[in-house]
Amino acid sequence: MGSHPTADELYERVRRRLPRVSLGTVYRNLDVLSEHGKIRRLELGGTQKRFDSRLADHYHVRCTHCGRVDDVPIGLLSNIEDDARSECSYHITGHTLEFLGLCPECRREEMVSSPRNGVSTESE
Amino acid sequence: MGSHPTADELYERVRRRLPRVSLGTVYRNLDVLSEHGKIRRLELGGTQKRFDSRLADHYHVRCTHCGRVDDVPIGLLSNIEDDARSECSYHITGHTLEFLGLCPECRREEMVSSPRNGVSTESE
DNA sequence: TTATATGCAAATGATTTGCGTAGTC
DNA sequence: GACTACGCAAATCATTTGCATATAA
Repeated sequence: MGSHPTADELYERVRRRLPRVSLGTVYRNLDVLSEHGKIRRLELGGTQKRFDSRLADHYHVRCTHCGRVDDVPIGLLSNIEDDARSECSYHITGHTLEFLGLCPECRREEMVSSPRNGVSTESE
Repeated sequence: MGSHPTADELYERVRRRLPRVSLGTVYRNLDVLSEHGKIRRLELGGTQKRFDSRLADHYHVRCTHCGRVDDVPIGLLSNIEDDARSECSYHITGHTLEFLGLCPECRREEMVSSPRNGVSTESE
């Protein structure tokens, strides 16, 4: 889960301290926190939303097999929004760059189950 | 909807010709088509998946207000996956660049409802 | 007549919401 | 007592699936 937990990963964590919290409360508080800019709700692909306590813009990589998300510490594409502005009629306010691939663990599984075979059994 | 329809936009379209199709069939066929590489299932943010008949890699912009998606015809970041590889331990297979903003229509609404006010009432 | 595709409805998974109540000022 | 946050359960939304039947090879 790195440090990009989903709502129910957080629910499980919080539960260990407060066994009576409800999932609804977790969602509600994540909402409040992200509306107040204390955390970020990540706009990535995948089925579950993930949350990030790191507020500064940065990029992510997502494992197409298990859904894990990690940071990718490369420099920001600082001018790319201007490039986009000149090519489309939207009022552009931001961008998201997401890399896709296999995390170290899933990569290992792939190699065990089908050595010398580059094709992945995509699941997501 | 541009040309990046969601499953149920397609369902509505298909329905006009085949009034008895079911939404399940639409989903099933979108699945088959994307597994066979005839269409692409876009890995963007937002709650509903969108589909694209354009197979070549390209980038998108998504309206944070109404969800509309359009192409952004800027050049591909051809080396950026290498940059990412040197900064993380994933086996990287691709990337997605998504711009966020307001589409022309929603932008107009914003200006009408709150002129001279840059803050948007995000809804998504 | 065998395989495949479909309709339909129920199931699933993620997230949201209504409502009544416990805790706080 | 009024407010707020919460637990709980039901509701909603997007998507998937099981199953019985229609369709095609």
